[in-house]
Amino acid sequence: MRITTQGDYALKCILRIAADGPQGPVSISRIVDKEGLPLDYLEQLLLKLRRSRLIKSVRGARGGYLLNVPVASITVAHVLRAAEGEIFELICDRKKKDGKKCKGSEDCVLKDVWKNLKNKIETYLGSVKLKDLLKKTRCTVT
Amino acid sequence: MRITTQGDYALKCILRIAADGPQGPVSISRIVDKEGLPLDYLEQLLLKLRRSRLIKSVRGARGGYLLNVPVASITVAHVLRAAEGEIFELICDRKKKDGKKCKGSEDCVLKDVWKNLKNKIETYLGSVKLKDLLKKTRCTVT
DNA sequence: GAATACCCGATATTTTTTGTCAAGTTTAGA
DNA sequence: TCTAAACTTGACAAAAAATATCGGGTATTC
Ligand code: FES
Ligand code: FES
Repeated sequence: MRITTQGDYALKCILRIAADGPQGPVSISRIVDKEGLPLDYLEQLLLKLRRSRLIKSVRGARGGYLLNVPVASITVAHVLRAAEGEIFELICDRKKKDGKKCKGSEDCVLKDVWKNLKNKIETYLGSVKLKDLLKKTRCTVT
Repeated sequence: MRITTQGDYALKCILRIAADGPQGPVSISRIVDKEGLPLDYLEQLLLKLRRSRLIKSVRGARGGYLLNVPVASITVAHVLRAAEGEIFELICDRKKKDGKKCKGSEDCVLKDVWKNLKNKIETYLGSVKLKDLLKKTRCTVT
């Protein structure tokens, strides 16, 4: 189980946008310079962030990205959901090779474990605000 | 983010072994019959469970698997760790394409988020005991 | 109109997960 | 002792997901 680079990169992008946005739109190439991540890949991630309305874009020369909502209202959960889809997917909902799946019974004790886990993960990540992350130091990738 | 079938299947296997073990060693084919999972794949998972000493095997005709430790002492975390390796891997510890990695600084606020999340996940899964799961109903795969 | 920079669908590569195979060893029981 | 049941193990194959790249497009500034 792990956070994928999509979520990680998306978070780094939006933190950079939140940090530098006040000085004007933040371009992808600026993010690439500061964070050292693959440009074409970030483009896709930023598109997802925009489509989920967390950021907005300014096209044309001197364009870039800006937050679309107050930084205080964005949580890590919001960003991960935008970049990765559901934060924690229940394995019970996935189809296996031959179309088999967990029988949908609602009183399965294993499913309860996964549901509780999902709940705990989402509660925690929903409690971490970008605003708080901005205050403290963050590493670079080298 | 999700639990893989490895963890899911391993848990189903060990629950079956815990449930039927008292009547003698539980063979893979018995597990396959009851749970409807791929035999050759389970073989690998059971090997991992044995190597991590959660179960033991009885070879030869009428052989199979038995728990190697009291059922009360096994948690979901134990089983997942045996089957999947680390339950939650910090992305900060993974290498990227060109050998890049998070600079190992210990005061990175993002890394703190992931560490807290890891901690919460492991604490919860470490609190769920097989013994308790056995008491309640569990679904079948169809 | 030239340069900057986002838009977006398609495709390619790599890694991980999932599943399969085959040849071997051990043991119970006839 | 012979045979069938059942675990052991490493290697291999297939499928899915994650990661990355490309190319032609559009909008905006200067
Ligand atoms: S519903 Fe998925 S394991 Fe029971
Ligand atoms: S150490 Fe990984 S994001 Fe900072």
